[in-house]
Amino acid sequence: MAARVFAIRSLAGHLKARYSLDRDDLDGIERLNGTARSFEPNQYLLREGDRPKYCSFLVDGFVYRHKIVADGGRQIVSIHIPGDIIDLQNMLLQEADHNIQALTAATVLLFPHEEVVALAFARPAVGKAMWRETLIEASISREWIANVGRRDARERTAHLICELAMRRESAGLGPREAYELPMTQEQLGDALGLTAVHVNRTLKALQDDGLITRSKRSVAVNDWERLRAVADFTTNYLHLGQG
Amino acid sequence: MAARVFAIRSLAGHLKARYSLDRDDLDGIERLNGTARSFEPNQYLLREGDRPKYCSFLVDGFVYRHKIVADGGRQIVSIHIPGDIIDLQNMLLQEADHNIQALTAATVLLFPHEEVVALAFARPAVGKAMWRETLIEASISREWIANVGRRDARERTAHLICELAMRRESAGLGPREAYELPMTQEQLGDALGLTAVHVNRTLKALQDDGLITRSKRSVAVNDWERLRAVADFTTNYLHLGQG
DNA sequence: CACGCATCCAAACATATGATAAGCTGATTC
DNA sequence: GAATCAGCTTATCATATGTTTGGATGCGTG
Repeated sequence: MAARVFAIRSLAGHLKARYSLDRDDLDGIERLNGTARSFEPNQYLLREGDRPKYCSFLVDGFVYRHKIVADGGRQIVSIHIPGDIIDLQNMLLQEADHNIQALTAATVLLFPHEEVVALAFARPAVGKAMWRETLIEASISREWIANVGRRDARERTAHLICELAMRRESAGLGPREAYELPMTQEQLGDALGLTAVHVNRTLKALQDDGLITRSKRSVAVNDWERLRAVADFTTNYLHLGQG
Repeated sequence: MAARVFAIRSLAGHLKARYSLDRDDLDGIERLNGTARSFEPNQYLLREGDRPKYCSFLVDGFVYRHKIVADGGRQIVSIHIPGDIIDLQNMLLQEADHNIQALTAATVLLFPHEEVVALAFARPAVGKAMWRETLIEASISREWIANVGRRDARERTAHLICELAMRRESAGLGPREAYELPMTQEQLGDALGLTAVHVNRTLKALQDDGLITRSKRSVAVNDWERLRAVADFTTNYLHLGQG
C-alpha cells in the first residue's frame, strides 16, 4: 500500500529532525513504553467524555478529531498526518472534549501519559519540544477559526489544500505539488464548515480555473502561487522553523 | 471604576486557586520578575510577526487576539478576562502568528519568557499548571471552530454569551446572570464570524425571546437554562475542575 | 452649546451557501 | 454479471446572512 512507504519511523527520529536533543533526551524517548496499535478506517481512537491514559504518535495513515453539535452536525477540528503526536492535547486534562477517529487505516504508537509527563520534566529539552508541538497545534486551530469564520468557500477550501500540502512536505512525506487526500467531500465539508454539495461545487470551480486537479482521492496543485494567493495562505502559523 | 473591583491579585494567587502547589512552587512564582504595564483601549500588546519576549498575566480589563485575512476582514480568535495568562501561546514559538489587542483599558503583568520557562521545568507542578492552561485555551479554540463552522448565528451568539458568563464566574469575577460585556457589535461580529448588522438582528431576537437583556455594554441572562439549550453549551470543554 | 464621531438600529435588497432530489460512476459482493 | 452501495455530480429551489444605506442616539471635545 502506497501510504506505507511514507510511514514515520519513530517518535525519537521524528523529534530529532525538528529539535536539538542530546543523547540522553533521545534515550529517554526511546525507553518510553510504546505499544503499536492499528485502527480500521472510521474506527474511534477516543470518544468525547473518555478519560484517555495514552498519548498516541501517528506512524501511518490519517486521523482526525471532531465535535458533534446539537443538531447532529459535525465539525472536524483537526486533521493529522504521520509524525503528529495526536493526543498531547488531552494529556493534562481529565476528560476528552472531542472525538478522535481514523480517517484511513492507521497505525499509532501509544505511550502512557505518566511516562510522557515524567520524561517531559526529567528532560526539559524533550518537554519543551512536546509543549511546543501542542502550541503549534493551537496555532493551527486559530488559523482554522479565521478560515471558517472569515473566508468564503473558495478561499477556505484552497487554504486547507495548501495547509495539508505544506505540512506533508515539511514532515518529509512527499512533495506539495501532488498528494493523496483520502477524504470524502462530506468529510471535507465537515472540516470546512460547508455541505458536501458545496464542497463539490467549490472543488470543481478550483479545477475549472486550473488551480488544482483532482483524481480519485488525491489532489494535484497545478499552480501553487495562484492557489496560495486565492487561499490567503502563509506558512507562518505552522511555525516550521527549528524549535 | 467598576472593573477594578474584580481585578485579580497575583499570578500565584490565581494559580493556587486551581492547582495544588506547594510553598516552593508559590515562592518560585512570586520571585518571577513581573512588571506591571497598562494599555489603553484598542492599544496593541503584540502584533503578528513580532518576536515576543514576555508572557502577560491579565490583571484587569479585557484583551482579545485576532487575525486579519486577505480582504481586510478580521477574526477574533480569543477573548481574555482577568486571570488569564495571555501569552503562554507564544512562549516557545519564535514569531507571533496573531495580534493581541486591548479591548478595554487593561493592566497586565509581564514576565520574561526565559524566567517562566526555567521555573516551569524547575518546579514541575508549576510547569504542569501552565502547560495545562495552554491546553485549555486550545480546547476553547476547538469549540470556537465548531461554533463558527456548524452553528447558526443565534446559537453562536448565545454560545459566546454562555462561555464568557461561565468563565467569568469560574474566575471569581462575578455571577453569570449578569455581566459587563464591553464589546461593540462590530467586535462581537468579528468574534462570531458575522457582520455587525447581523449581530444586531440576532441580539434583538434573543432579547425579544426573553433570553437575555442588553443595556449599554452589559448582558443579563434571564433564563440560563433556555439560553444554554439554544447555545448547545456545555462546560466540559472549559475543563473547570481542579488540575 | 455645537459639532464630530462612534455605535446602534432598522429596512430593502443581493448573494453565498444550504436543502433536496435525481442520475451517474465505480468498486465490491454474491 | 446482476445487484448493491458509497460517493460524486448536477440542477432547482430555499434561506440565512451579507451589503448598503440612512437615521437615531449618545458621548467627548473644542
